[in-house]
Amino acid sequence: MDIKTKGFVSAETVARLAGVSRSAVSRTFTDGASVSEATRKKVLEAAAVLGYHVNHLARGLSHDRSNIIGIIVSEIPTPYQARMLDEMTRQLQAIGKVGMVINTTGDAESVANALRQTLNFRADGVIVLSGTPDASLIASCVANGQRVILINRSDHIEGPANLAVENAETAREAYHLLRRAGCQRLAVVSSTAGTPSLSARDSAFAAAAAEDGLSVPIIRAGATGYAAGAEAARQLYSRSGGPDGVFGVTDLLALGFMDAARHSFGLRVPQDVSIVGFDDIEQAGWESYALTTFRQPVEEMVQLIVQLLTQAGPDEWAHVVPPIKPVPIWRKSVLPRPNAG
Amino acid sequence: MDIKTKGFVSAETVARLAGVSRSAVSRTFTDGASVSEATRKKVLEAAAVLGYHVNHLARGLSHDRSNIIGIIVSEIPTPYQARMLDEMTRQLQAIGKVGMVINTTGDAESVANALRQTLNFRADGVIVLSGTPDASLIASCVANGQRVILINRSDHIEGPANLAVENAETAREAYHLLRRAGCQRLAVVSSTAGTPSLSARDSAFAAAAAEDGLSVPIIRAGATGYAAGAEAARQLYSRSGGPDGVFGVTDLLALGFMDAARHSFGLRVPQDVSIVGFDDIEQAGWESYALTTFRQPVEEMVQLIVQLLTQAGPDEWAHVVPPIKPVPIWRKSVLPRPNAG
DNA sequence: TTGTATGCGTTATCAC
DNA sequence: GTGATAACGCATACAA
Repeated sequence: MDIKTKGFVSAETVARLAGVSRSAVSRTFTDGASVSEATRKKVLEAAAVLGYHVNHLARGLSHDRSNIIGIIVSEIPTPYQARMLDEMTRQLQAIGKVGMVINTTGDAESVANALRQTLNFRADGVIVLSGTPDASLIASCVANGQRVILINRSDHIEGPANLAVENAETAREAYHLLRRAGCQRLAVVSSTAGTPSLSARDSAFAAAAAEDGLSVPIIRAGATGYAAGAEAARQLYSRSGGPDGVFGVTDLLALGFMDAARHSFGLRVPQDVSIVGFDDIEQAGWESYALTTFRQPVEEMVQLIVQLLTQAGPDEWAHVVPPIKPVPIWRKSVLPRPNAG
Repeated sequence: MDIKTKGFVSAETVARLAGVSRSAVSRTFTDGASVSEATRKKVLEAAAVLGYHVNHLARGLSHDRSNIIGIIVSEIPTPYQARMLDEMTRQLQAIGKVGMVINTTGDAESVANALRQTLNFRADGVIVLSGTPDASLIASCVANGQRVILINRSDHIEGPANLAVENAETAREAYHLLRRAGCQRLAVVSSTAGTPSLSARDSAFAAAAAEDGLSVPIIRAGATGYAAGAEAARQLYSRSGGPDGVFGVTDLLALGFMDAARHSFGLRVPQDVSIVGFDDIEQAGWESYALTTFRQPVEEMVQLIVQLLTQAGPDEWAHVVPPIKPVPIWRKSVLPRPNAG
């Protein structure tokens, strides 16, 4: 038996129907407030009849928390980003918060607008998954009491927490893994995106090779993704002397490379070329690829993020963030060590 | 030169620094309000110094719109869902709204909570991408003036707009496409998820076959996804007489099927088995698969959704939603018609 | 154009 | 345990 005609119903209306005061209604819906069972029941009933729902906007106004967390991201359809988004929204909800996802193109202006959005909506915190945020705007967020967390952008700005995977170390590991497999002519497939993470990976790989006196080409044949990987293969194999071991700084890159190597050049994986990736997206495990790669522990990363968002204060952040170590996932795209044992 | 110490700065503070009234500040940040250029400038300067950002929570309180759109979704890492999410958040932002994504497990209780969240945050509208929402809660949303849009859930509830692709028609088209390719033993690979869309597709395919006096098995070997498709192949080919033509009600299903058919049973695609999918996710175009499929026009769908969200009133919705027709994308997973010409 | 006053829906503080 | 009342930050009708 709905009474209202339009718009949302307020606590005031509920109070009238239940024959109690606004405060009683408020208390009924506030955790740990003291209401008698009798009034509580009356209120709940009236609320159900009217279809009342607490207005979190108003609540966030008096209270100083909105329970909104801004998530700034780009290229959502990318398996890695989608997985991150999935895990974040899930875990955020588990602690009673809600994610406001802001989709940016990744350029400075776009990210700046995203940051302003989170400010406008008084988000309790901001998680930056991609793009290079303007330092002064970040500072503004921090100054306003927002918890801001930067993921995999190793530009160490003061204030926000920086959560980064061990990119360089893992890239070195990839190098040694390929070398132990007997690969002689190495190459790294990277992208023109040039994000801090990706750069860290490709340059660390090259550096590790340089220590052994090896020079490896870094191919950047387009923005990150499948197509760029495929194009890299075309560039590398269009003349003889192509690589017999490649490191894709991203699984997507590695997968594109693998497909082009196989279908455009008839190469066998891993007999003719060993390939190792980074991320362990779902597709890496598909039978057509069976890509050996390094898994980013997404679930643990997000747990850490949520912890940062809620428990710790900005001052203690430096200490609470442990190193995050991708672990190698062995599948079939890398040659077994020839002289094993 | 920051003055504030903690928390967000309000219009009040800006007004004091600029030497004007609160209203002047408000007007400066309200589109189409009348402020003199002089005060406007003073306000803008003070705001910049203080790092002021309009509080949309408070704004949404007096105004009756929050500019928040709830997006209810599950299985975000799924390429199709991720693509949808990407397009929605992008287009929503383009019209000054922001998406609040609520990640559900898809079960009734979870979706109900999601719906309540959108009510709590006074979302202007709700887009339901997955899950089966409780009819009475939907009614409550509509009653409260929210625009709610159901995507691909053909349970026609009164009130919300229903946006659905032509599932049945397209499934029939898939059937004829396979038949024209010369396939004799057909099968459809579906999932245990049993969403309205998927059911519509598999049963329409079977119905089309029945009209020709053909009986086709519908395999549901797990929840939607790659693994379920692969398992379906194992079930179908573990004994002789496996299909030479299959319809995957989802690309993911089709891809999993293709991989298992090839790698576990040595089948060639399309020589031994023709496969057609549904969705046209990015991976369908990867060289290892080259899946012939039907593309869901995601961008147009979202345009329509946004239009529904903003322009039309609920009363006119029935008329504004045109049929959405997936278009066939020909790649290499279906045998060319044997007796062409 | 500008400032003053009021209302938006809550929660918190205070008396009772 | 309950009800009045004052914030919270903003937009706006109104008066100047």
